[in-house]
Amino acid sequence: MSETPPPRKRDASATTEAILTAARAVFTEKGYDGAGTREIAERAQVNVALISRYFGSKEGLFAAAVPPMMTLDAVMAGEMSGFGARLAASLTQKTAKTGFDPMLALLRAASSPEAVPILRQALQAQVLRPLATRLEGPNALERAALIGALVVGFDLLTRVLGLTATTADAPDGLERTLAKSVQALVDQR
Amino acid sequence: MSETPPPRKRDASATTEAILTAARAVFTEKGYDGAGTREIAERAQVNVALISRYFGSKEGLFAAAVPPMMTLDAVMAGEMSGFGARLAASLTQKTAKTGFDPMLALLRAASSPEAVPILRQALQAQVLRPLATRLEGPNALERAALIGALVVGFDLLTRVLGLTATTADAPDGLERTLAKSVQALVDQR
DNA sequence: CCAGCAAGTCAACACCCGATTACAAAATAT
DNA sequence: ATATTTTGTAATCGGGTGTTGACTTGCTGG
Repeated sequence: MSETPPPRKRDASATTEAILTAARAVFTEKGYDGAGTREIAERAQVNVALISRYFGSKEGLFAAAVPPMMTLDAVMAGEMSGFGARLAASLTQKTAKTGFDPMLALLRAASSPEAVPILRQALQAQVLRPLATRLEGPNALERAALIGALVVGFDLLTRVLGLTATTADAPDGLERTLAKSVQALVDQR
Repeated sequence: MSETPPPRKRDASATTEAILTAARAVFTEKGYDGAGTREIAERAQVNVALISRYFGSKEGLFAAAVPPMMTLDAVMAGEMSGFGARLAASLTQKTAKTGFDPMLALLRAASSPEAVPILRQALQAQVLRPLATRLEGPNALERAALIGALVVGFDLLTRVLGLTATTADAPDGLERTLAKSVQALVDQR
């Protein structure tokens, strides 16, 4: 009967990775303020003080954990003619295969002053700029920003506020309407 | 030399109103978690305990303060053919004449579990439902929800994250692009 | 083998939060 | 004028936060 089966070998890189994974989950669920260092540490099965040791502070942990997960690579791959449909599909399916939702994390943390600069920079670099370069025609930056607004607003209404506006006669009407709006922004020129 | 010029007559309704006004400002600025009862009381020039007395709790104060300020009456008045332009204009001009931005308050408070049910109900009753009834054609509810998503996402990007995507050649390109997207959702049928 | 360093633990710190209590003062009714 | 109710005040409680420092434990190179 081993009460503590393997005493978890000492491995700095493994524990930092465990902290990062736990932090991504908790930040996504609770936002920046709502996530506590003790909770993150507990989920990572790690002592709280190690967060300060490895990341300096809670803010440092946030800066290390969240930006890397912000990427639209999956839906950006492929022809832009199907971008709206792919994006809408990736938003309406419950959770991405990774288990994390970067946009959800973004808007849950957006009200905390310390988190704002980190989120702004990550959003610019990982989402808006790459997307704008693939948009042809004028006002590419503005249209990319509006697509981002559509995505993040959609996530807010559905995932955070829990609005389910599916009428009986059109079960997936929301997804199709969303896809159409996004595609209109892509094709606009 | 009157040190305390008018000792502030005792008036329950006046103080509750002062608390409500201060609460709306602080909730809009800092969100639900970020807003402290002491700060609200201080801005209202009122003792902290009076919040508990008149509203029961911080959550009660939030429920009393925020929902009434959520209304799109101003931009909903008039022909629907100009709805997109009016909505976009009201979002891009720095602050509404009231000084409060209901959508901004919504998304700043959206990450706090206690605030979510209050916000959801207010958004449904004051914004989505009235808007949907004025939209002709199919999927009115879905289209209303998407307009809401566009509005709240736009506010998040511009006001919270501070993204200014105005390119040099198109100073108000953002507003026109936004108006076009909204109007497309209005006219779609 | 053991000194030295890295990795992890523990307890406490100083601070802020929302809510409650007991009390004083003003307004109103008797 | 006195009694009663309303309105406001002050101090405090219990709990939770991120962070720190001193300490212990395990690994590893000489």
